[in-house]
Amino acid sequence: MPTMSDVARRAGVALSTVSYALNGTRPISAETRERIFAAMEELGYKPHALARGLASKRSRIIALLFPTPERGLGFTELEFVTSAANAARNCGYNLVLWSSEIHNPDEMRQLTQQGLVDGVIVMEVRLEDDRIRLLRELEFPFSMIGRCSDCDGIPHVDIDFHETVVEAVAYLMQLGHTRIGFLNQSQSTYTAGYGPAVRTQAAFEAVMQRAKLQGVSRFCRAAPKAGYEAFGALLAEHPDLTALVIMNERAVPGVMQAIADRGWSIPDDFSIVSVVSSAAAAEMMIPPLTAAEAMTAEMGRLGVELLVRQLEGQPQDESGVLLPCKLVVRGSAGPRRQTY
Amino acid sequence: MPTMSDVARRAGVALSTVSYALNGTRPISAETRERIFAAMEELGYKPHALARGLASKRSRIIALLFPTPERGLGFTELEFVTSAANAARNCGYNLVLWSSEIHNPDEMRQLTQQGLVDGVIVMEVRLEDDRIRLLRELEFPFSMIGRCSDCDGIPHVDIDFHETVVEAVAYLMQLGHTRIGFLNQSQSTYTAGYGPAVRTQAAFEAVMQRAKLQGVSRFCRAAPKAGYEAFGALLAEHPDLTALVIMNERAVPGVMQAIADRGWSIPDDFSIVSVVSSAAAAEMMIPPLTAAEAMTAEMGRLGVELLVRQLEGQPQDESGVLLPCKLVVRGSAGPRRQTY
DNA sequence: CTGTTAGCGCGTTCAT
DNA sequence: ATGAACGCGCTAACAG
Repeated sequence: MPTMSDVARRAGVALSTVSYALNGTRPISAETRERIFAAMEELGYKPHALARGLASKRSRIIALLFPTPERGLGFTELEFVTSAANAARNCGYNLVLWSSEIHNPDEMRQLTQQGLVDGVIVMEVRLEDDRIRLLRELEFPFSMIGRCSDCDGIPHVDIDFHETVVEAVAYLMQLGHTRIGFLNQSQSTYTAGYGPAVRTQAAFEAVMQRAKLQGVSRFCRAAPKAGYEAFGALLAEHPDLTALVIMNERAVPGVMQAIADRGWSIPDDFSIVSVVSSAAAAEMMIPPLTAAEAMTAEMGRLGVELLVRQLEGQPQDESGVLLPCKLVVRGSAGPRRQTY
Repeated sequence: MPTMSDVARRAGVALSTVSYALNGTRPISAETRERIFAAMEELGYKPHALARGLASKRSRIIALLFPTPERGLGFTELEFVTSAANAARNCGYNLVLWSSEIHNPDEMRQLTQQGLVDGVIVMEVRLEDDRIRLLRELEFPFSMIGRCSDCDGIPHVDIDFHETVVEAVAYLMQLGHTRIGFLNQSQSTYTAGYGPAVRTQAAFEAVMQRAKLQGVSRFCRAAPKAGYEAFGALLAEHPDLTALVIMNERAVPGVMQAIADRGWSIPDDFSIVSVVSSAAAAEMMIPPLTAAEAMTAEMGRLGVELLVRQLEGQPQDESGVLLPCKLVVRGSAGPRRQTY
């Protein structure tokens, strides 16, 4: 494995000149640069990442903090990870996966203090999140995919849950629905202050109220069975429901089964819009779901770009980005059945 | 950020003594060790990962090479990633994600020569895989989740596709089915020499032949629509089919739709067994799928453990591990309909 | 525009 | 059982 001094010797220059040529940190005459790069080529030289990091105090490694949530990882999270990995590579960074089992302050301290990573991207952020508090306190660079309640000045990208719910409900209303329900994630997720659960709930209530409609909603664990039961309960209380907004991919099959068991068909007798869903999951249902899909690729990319910008001291045009989901019309929502 | 010499000074010992105490590389009197660890504690000292790596020539970082396959990433891949991340952490390693867009030798060279990672875990291995060839040639430590055709001496963990198919078919036969079809992944995946596609195909043909039954099979892109069409084509040619083994999660909904459109119901009129499937996907179908599920958590863990063992020069009891899928009976396969 | 040199924080071989 | 000193490969002053 050739080192920089090998290259320097072969090119007949000082070691530092090679360094400067490599980093462009200082002007080098075209001619010597030629020689240097030629030498690197001939020797098959690759800069040593660790040595570079040690000397420059910048590892060019960032970490993705991704806990394993109660509801299980889904396509959406997977896409965050892959797009973040690609984005990091494009920015010249390496991405390490830090799968913290829970919100553990000690592990975070370890991570940030061992000098391995320049910054971290936090996923699955709660409204009140110890990890965020700790990172701020340590003044450790980070960005969030998601957001906490007080996120002033913290670079983040998150779904615009309000807008997403507004659009989903508007779409259903436009189809004539007025009795619309909302199926959220689990009660415990909500209680834990998990952003998506809290924000969509609030948004749904707000939008229904503004429309002077009664909005009924329910929590539901991330499992088909739970979806089945939740739907039954919801309809027992509100038999006039004709449509449901669901933010719970794993519960959807149960809901659909419950609908079928009533002898109804989708979307003729009942409409469903899945929100904050992945295209993959939506397309796996029969009929395929009309869904508000998160722009996962953009979000993953932005998560790392916001962090990198911060690390490189570039101007932050804006610290927070909110992206509404994109409504993709498929086959699970239709005009309200005319019952009279 | 305190360094080792800070600790040494505070403990009243030499810097090297701190190092030895930390690594246990050499006997230290209990008393001075006490002092040293106390000093570390008081100062909040954490060893600097890069410096340690530079000096020891071992970064304690490994990479997970995970390409984005044509068929899209699924739950199975996601679980490999998360379990690998956890396993790495348990072994005291960091896991970097290297999402190579394609099988690119240059990027691999870059990765391996920049001294950042001690070894790599390769996913989505093809029978003939340039990445594997390159790694061998560079004598760079690696392990595989999956395997290539000549994998003598290369640590790997893979699904026992043969056994998996044998069990799935046996299960169907036991239910009385004799006309059994197989729905594989796409033709192009097969042609590219992607292990799972090739090995299950061979296994299916072998097992059917051994049972003196006609085995009909078909390739299918990873999309519901493709599944729908493939099922139609399969039944047009072989109207007597009563059961199908499918290794194509994303095509399943289409197949089920096609079955429903014939007025058939699952499993009364037609049986399905999904192989090399994830529990998550199986449970999302209606009815939930009887499926042979890959032991993803074990595989991810073994992938890193095999690599780490190699890196630490530990004895390899066996270089290759083959894990059959676990058949989980749910609701998509039943006794053959009695037509006479 | 280029060269010289002092670290970055730690592992490890010598001595003692 | 402990210390001193060198080097890992590179960056970034400082000095021309």
